[in-house]
Amino acid sequence: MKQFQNPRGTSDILPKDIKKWHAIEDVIRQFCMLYDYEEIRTPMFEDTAVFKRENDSSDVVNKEMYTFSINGKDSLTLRPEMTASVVRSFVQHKMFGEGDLPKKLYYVGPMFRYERPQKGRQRIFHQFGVEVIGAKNPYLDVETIALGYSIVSALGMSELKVLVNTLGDNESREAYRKALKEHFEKDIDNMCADCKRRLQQNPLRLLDCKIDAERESMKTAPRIEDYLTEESKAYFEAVCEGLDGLGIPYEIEDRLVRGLDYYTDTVFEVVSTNKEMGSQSTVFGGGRYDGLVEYFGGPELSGIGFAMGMERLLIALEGEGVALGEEKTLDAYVLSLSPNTSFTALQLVTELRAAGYTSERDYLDRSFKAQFKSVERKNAKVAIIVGEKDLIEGNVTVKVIESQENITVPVNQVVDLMDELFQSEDEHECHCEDGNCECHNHSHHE
RNA sequence: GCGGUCGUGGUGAAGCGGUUAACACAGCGGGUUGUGGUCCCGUCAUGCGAGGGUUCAAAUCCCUUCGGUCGCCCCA
Repeated sequence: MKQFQNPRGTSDILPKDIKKWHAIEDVIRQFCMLYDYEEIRTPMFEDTAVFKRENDSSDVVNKEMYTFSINGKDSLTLRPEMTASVVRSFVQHKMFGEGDLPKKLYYVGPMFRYERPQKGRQRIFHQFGVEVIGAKNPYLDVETIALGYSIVSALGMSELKVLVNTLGDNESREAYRKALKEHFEKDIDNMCADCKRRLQQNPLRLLDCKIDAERESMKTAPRIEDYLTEESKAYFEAVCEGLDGLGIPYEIEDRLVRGLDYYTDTVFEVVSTNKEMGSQSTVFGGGRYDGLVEYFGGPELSGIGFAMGMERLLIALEGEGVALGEEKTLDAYVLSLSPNTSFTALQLVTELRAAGYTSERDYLDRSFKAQFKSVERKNAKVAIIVGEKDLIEGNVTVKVIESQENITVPVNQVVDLMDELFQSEDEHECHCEDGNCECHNHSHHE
């Protein structure tokens, strides 16, 4: 028989891991709410042209897309990133006309990139990201970086570096590009093949080269700051001051160039310095884009955003030993000791669930011993034993695991007993008076 | 797309041309036909990622292929 497996570079997110996903998604949604973002969901595929824009030289767009067409018409592409989709949607639905700009949007979902898989790099992976469209203000750049930074910090990630840079506006970038080209032309014959290619395609990327990093020509290469227009320079300075002011530690990395071609001015990247990261250490990255909204036929509006790799975030958090999500427990596990008690067990779990208690029972007619092992494995707080002898008198035995206490109660009073047990447990654990404690027994935001 | 490396049950693994494919954990059953977590016993891979080939004989050698992983590239 054929053995099926998930396609290369994809993975199943299994029940044992899902609580971690829920945990980070919860934090993400909570912070996005605090920052006044709204969620957007767009199709997982778009017209190819949405992603493959003119003059885009990036690998993501040119070499790594899942592009297909049906009936020889309509070239469609599985989204490799979300910014293009969000801007497309922003323009299409004329969100620029709704007032209250900037529009602050966030998303969480799968992305598709045809690459050679390795740790931290998959063909289907998940990104959380934000896009803020309709304002160009250095403090908005700061806020955006702060949002991402706050989220990873809140989740417990601490081994990280925030890298920022500016690419300048189009004028700055053109001047810089030209200067780089002139500079490296003298030395290019001695440099690696990739650099030769980069010199033609995207001279900015030359600075990223690891092979030629130690060459004299690298060290003497022109620096972006010398080519920035006054405006771009002042803008970047304001961003840095803002970061300083909020106490966000960062490094200016003037070789930081991002992979998508649409970035202008501020770019940033947050990398994990944990050893578990492998060679893919960027947890989130993004930047400002000035021309995109216009490109999609909208007004002249600037945007800024970032994307966070959820799988990479998980690797980083796990590497740092951060425990995510609560330990799974069950309020009650019902043991049925013979076929004659099975229906009562079903009634019991039904009542318990209706009363809000998580509960499960045995459906395999296993031995008493085996059923009790489930009590353990499922981390149940009480075991409810339904046996024939007791049931003749209408009773069941409730065993409270923590105290080892056995309580025999009429079968119709089990829920009442649970209420009693769980209520007193809460009172016992919490000694605070006004709800200002760390316990979860009362709501703090009412 | 390039290079390296790895692939034995639910899990961790031993075996490196001829063994009933060791051992451990988990699971299931039993010792204890109504009280688990310790202990003891039993059971659990016609199968060594898949497909070919060499050989009297292959998990062990060769080829192809799929997948993981690491580096390059690229990026989240």
